[in-house]
Amino acid sequence: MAHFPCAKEINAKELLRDKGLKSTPQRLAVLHVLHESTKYLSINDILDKTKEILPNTGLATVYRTQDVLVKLGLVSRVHFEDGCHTYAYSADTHGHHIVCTSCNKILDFAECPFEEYLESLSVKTGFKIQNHFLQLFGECNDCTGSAN
Amino acid sequence: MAHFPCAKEINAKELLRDKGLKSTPQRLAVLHVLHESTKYLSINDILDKTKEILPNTGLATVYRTQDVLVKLGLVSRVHFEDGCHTYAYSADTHGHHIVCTSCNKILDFAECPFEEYLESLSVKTGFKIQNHFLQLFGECNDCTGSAN
DNA sequence: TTATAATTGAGAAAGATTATCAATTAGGTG
DNA sequence: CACCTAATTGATAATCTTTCTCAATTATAA
Repeated sequence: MAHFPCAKEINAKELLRDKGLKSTPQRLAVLHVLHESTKYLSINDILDKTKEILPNTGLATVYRTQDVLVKLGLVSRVHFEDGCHTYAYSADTHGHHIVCTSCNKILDFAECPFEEYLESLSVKTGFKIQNHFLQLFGECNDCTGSAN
Repeated sequence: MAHFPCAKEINAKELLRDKGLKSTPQRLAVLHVLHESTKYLSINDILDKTKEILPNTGLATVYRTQDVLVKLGLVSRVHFEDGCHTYAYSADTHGHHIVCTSCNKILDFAECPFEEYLESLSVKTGFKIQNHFLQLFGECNDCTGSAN
């Protein structure tokens, strides 16, 4: 059974147990990969990096693990306009991501500037808003400075 | 060549020509279907409804047409957490959607409450924000009233 | 009306995701 | 510590979803 020193992975063990799920090396390894990466990783990237820790990990397990981690609120899904999507670590339960369109870096920001609008928007639209998905695209500091 | 009386489709003809693209019955029919529908439609739903107007329409054409309409700013992509995505008519170039989680109704709202945050967020994060994707999920008036 | 390049339909191909199932394993119990 | 049981895994098949290919068609401009 692999061990990960990071507090996040230790915390994940508890979250898993609380939900009656098993704390497996594969789950911890995938989380570790996402947590460690500052860049957007495709599913295959995640698989490859997980295999560096656990060589026998299968693709299906990576997919299945995403679902589990999303349910635990540790990870959230990232969509791209071209239809691709992947997953990224979220520090906060309600985390949004900014993706750098140049280097794929992902910044996770916990603050949701949208919260305060929900009430007025509910009134205007007649919708009882339950959930929202927000994702930002831009160019990060490093890329703005150098390439351009 | 099919004719659509709606101003939106007539407008689309001009937009297409401006970009040097052809105004085909298929493109107008797909736009018509999206424009007419108040609900979220899957790609196959769009194909089926388009076939009611133009029976020989192919699936590939529906996909290709979405790209064209997105480029024209007439349609925007809708993502769902389960990975499905589809397209919905946007009245405004910068339109966001609220999806009813109960009846799939889509409300398109042109106003973007997020605009004014972009500046301060740029400063905080160091990202030069280029684009953003926002989508809301909730329960519409009709569904809140009846089912619950 | 004709010429030309863009577009289309059909089906193949490629990619992404999920399902299946036997083998393995985490975690609890005695 | 050894055993039990249900959950999990890996491998691969199956199932989508989306894109590609190419010959036939068609919108537009001359």
